Amino acid sequence: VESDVFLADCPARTTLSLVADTWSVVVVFALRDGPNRYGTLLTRIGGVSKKMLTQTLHKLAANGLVERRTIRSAPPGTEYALTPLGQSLLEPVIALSRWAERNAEQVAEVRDGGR
Amino acid sequence: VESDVFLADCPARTTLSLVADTWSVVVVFALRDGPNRYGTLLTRIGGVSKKMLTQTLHKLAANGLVERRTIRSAPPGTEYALTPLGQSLLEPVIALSRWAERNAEQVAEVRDGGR
DNA sequence: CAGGATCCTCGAAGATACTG
DNA sequence: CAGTATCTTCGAGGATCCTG
Repeated sequence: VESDVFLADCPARTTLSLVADTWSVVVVFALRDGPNRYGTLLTRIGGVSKKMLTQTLHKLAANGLVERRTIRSAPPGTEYALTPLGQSLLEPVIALSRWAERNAEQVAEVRDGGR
Repeated sequence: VESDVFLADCPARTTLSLVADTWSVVVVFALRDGPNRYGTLLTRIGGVSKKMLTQTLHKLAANGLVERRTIRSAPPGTEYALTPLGQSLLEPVIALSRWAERNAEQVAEVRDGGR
């Protein structure tokens, strides 16, 4: 039989579209070394708006990939961490990110050369 | 230093956003076993419109991940295949797809249970 | 500090019809 | 068969201001 990611309206595709977007990949990748504060993520990740970061974080949290904790010690704040489920996503995400880093130049070359 | 995927307007992030979307992942995944005709892809991949399929295919082709060939033998048509560069993307993409398939149920459970 | 609320815009993407 | 063309809608996402 065909793989499930080929079928529309199936759990596999729904799940894929949850994580197969740039912000999700970057955010999960950013949490690979451990918990991060909201503000830290905002500054570490370039070009992301508060709105998008909050939205992505909450979307991932609502689906059990990320956990949100409140910090009471000084300075108070919020931190986000990968859940075990989120950590299981880490391997594919890291592989994809590394691929993008390694092949960025070649892709750019082809794209610009092809015009 | 930080990983490049954290920086906006850099080649790595541009490249990441090229492949980190659902259609790109599904299309590359669909081409994992070899070339496929346009029409075959259209029917194998559920829920994709001609417009989106053409768009995704041409975008991937413009960036050197996919190659487009014209078939002259009967029945005539067009087929798409992964380039070597596209095949190097295969491992991350397969890993991501497999993850989505394996964890779809758990994700759905968390999402629906959390309301 | 970590968002929520609001407004606004612009492009992604569906529907439909046509074509080499 | 493999697209292109056109129209339209709809929501992602930026900018800005406000708040516990």
